[in-house]
Amino acid sequence: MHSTADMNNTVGSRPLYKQVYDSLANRISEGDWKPAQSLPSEFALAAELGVSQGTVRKALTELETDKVVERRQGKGTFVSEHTDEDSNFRFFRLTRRDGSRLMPTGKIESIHRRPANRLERTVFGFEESDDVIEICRLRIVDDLPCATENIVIPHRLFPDIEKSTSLTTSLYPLYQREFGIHVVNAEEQLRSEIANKQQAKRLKAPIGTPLLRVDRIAHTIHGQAVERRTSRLDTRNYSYSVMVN
Amino acid sequence: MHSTADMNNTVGSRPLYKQVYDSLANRISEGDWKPAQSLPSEFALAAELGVSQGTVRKALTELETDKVVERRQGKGTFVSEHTDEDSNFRFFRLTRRDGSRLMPTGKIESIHRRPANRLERTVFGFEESDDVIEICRLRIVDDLPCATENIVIPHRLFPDIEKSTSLTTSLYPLYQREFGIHVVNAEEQLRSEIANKQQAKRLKAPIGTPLLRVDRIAHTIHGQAVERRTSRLDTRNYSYSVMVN
DNA sequence: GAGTGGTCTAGACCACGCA
DNA sequence: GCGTGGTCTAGACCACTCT
Repeated sequence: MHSTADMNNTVGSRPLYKQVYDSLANRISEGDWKPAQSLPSEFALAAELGVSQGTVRKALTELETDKVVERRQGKGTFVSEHTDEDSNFRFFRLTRRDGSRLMPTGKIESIHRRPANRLERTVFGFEESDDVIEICRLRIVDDLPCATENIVIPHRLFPDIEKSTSLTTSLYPLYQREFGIHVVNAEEQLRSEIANKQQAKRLKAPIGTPLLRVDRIAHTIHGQAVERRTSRLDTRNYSYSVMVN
Repeated sequence: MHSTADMNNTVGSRPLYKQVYDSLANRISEGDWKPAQSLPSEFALAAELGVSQGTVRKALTELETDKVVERRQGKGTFVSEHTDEDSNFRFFRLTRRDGSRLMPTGKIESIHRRPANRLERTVFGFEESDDVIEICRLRIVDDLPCATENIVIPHRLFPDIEKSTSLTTSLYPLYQREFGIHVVNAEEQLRSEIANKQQAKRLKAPIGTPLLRVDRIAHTIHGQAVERRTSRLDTRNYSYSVMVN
């Protein structure tokens, strides 16, 4: 992977610790180390890559801030595992008025394969025509629907996902576990919308109920878009929480 | 501020670099260095505080990630200045459909002083009864209203703010410049709402228009709440952008 | 006690901005 | 050419975890 030939001083080369970052990020997304497994120690990686331990440390620290790994003093460095709970915490942001988190279940309404439309080809960077999977779900809390979700993913990255039995909870743990896709961030566009007849029926809410519409594009560590999702949230009893930094 | 007496090895003491962080953060919020002014160099600070340059560096790096300072190679370390443009970029998140940023103007509808209600006393941590300033504004783009804002701030922290002449643009530059209040982050609760008669009139939109309601609490570096703001955004033509990490 | 990550130090050299 | 921050190294010691 890394040879001592491309050391520092090379004009225009990225800093060493970023090269280490890239190398480790690649090996993680290629499955060299699986979720929840530990990486070699800082010294072992340093020796293997021919750099100092401090340089490896800096790369690992950045991987930790990007939530790709978790470090535990005295134990080691572990590939972040997307559990149902923390994935829900990070990416499903509906909260009760008192700030407590919801833990919704899901109900699949439909799932089918179809050709990507133009927007999806752009988002996913398809060179030519290719298929996507579209999943329609309902998110449910206390037996009441709180959100509809339309999820679109490239078929090529998620073969046979329709046969999976765990499509009712957070999908990102499934993406990571079964398909080696690590979602690390997402950009969202929010707007306020009025429930039409179909949305109202799905959410068991009156037509005309104000809904919070969230258009999300989810990315891997490499910046690759791997999911396009439109959610419509019933915020009459819940709020969507955001921290601005 | 920092004495060499409380060096490392003290049981339960915070790491040195965090003490340095606190010390520098305090001196900045006390106005020892003003916005856009430069701090002493890493070596100068290290000598002054009796720690190594690497320790100062680590503290400065964290202050930079928290957007309290900005570092420029070859020039120095500067106290972040909240300009109208970047404050707008960070805290006013309405964008056009193509992702481009709005640069709204503001119109003051009312401004008055009154006693804090119970919620405000809790948010601002008032021990006893105290006054707040409430500002009602309209944000305008291309001569069209796009948002209403109700802004509540503690009177004690912002004396005579009603006499300021720059209440029509981003307020955080004003807070920083005139009152030494550095807003560094905010938590927001979003929900979808229907425009009532009053909101509709202010926004020149039909009654029943879906609005994105944003309840924000803004904090300083010390975690102190210094502003409570409710905005209602007309998202028929614009979206509210969020990055999820 | 052995092994891991966390803190702190000291020093070398590079890249950048400016006079 | 000097002063700044940025990178990289080497080594010491601390705090935590497990056996």
